[in-house]
Amino acid sequence: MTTTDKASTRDRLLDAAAEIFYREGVSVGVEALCRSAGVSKRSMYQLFASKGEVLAASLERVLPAYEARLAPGSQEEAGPPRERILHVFARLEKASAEPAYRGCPYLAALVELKDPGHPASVVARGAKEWLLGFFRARAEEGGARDPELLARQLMLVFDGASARAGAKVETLDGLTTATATALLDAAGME
Amino acid sequence: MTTTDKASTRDRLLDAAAEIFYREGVSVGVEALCRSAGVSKRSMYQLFASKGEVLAASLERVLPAYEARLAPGSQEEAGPPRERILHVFARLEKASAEPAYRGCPYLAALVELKDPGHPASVVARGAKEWLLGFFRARAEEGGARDPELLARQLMLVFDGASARAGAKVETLDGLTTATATALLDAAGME
DNA sequence: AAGGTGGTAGACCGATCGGTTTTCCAGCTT
DNA sequence: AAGCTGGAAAACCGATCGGTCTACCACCTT
Repeated sequence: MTTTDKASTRDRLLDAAAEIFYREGVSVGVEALCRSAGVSKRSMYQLFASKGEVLAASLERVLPAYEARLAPGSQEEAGPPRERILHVFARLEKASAEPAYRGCPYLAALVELKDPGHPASVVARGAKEWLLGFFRARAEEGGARDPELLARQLMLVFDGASARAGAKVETLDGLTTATATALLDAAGME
Repeated sequence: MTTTDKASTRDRLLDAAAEIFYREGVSVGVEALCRSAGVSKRSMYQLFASKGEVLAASLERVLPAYEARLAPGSQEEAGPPRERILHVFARLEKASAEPAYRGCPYLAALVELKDPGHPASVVARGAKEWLLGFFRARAEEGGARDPELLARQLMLVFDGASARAGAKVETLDGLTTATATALLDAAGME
C-alpha cells in the first residue's frame, strides 16, 4: 500500500465531492470535481460507476456527522424531548448565519435532481426520513397530541427555513425556534 | 406581419420555457427548449440576450397568474383575512396533489441557480416578496400580534411544503392548512 | 535489481453545451 | 410580379459534458 492507497483516495474524492457539490450544485463537472480532489478520473471511475454514485456516496458519508450535529448525545444527557427538538432549530439557525450556508444539502439534492430514483435522491430521502423519525420520537416522549402530525409540521419548518436561508431570501434569527415553539405548544407537548 | 409575428414567437417561446424549465429544471439546453417551442435559436437570441434572460422572462410572465391563483378577487368579495391566508394553503395542497407538481417554480429556481444575482433569481425573489407582503397585509388586517413574524412563519410553511411535495417526500393532505391554522391561532389572529 | 500494483496526468471519445451565422423560404407590400 | 421582411432550419463555433483509455511513475515485494 502506498501513502495514497485506495481508501484515502476514496476519502479525498468524497470529501471534495461533498464540498464542491454543496457549494456549486450537482451540475459540477467530473473534470472539476477530480481536479479539486487531486484524484484522476481513472481512479474515480474505478471506485464508482458514475458521477451520480459519487454524489450519493458523498451525501451518505457525511450523514452520521449531520445527524450527530442535529441530535447530539444519543441518550442520557441529551435533555428533555422539547429541548432536543428546539436544539435542532438552534443548530439550523446557527449554521444558516454563516455566509457559506447554502441550505440543507439533502433537500438541495432532491430539488436539483428532480429524479426521485436517482441514487443520491434515495440517500437524501433517507436523511429526511431520519429527521422526521427523530421529531416523531421526541413528540411521543413529550406527549404530543398527534406526534406524526407535529413531526411533519416541524419538517415543513426545517426544510422551508433551510431552503429560504440557503437561497438568501431569509435570515433566521430566532424565526424557526419561535415557530417550532408555537407548534409544540399547539400540539400540547410538555 | 406574418401569422407568426414577433409577439407570438415570443409567447410560444416563453410558454414552452415555463413548461420545460419547470418540468426538467433550469439545466435544460437551449436546443431542447427551442425545439419544444418551435422557435429557431436565431429568433430566440434576437429576442433575448441569453438563456438566463429567457428563464427570467418566462418566470415573470406567469407571475400574475400565479398571484391571482393564490390571492383571487383582489378586493371586496375576497373574504376575511384569515380565510384569504388559508386559501393560499388550500390552493397549494390542491396543486401539489397533481402528479406533475414539482414545487413552487420560484423557489426551485432560487435553489437550482445558486447565484442570487442571476436575473431569474431576482424575479423569483420578487415572487417570494409578494407572497410575504400578502401574508403580512392579511396578518395586519386580522390583528395578529406580530404581523411580520406571522408572515415569515407562513412563508416557512409554504416553501417547506412546496419543496417537500415537489420532491415527492411529503403528501400535503391538510397538513399545511392545519399548520397555518395553528400559527394563526398562536399569533392571536381573529 | 526485477516485477507487480495502484495511483496521476491527460489524451481521447461522441454528445451536448450556449451562442453565432448562413441559407432558404413564406407571406406581405407596392 | 418584384422586392422586402422575418422567421425556421441547421451548419458551425469553441468549450465542456460524462466516460474510457493509454502512458507513466512511485512504491512495495521478493
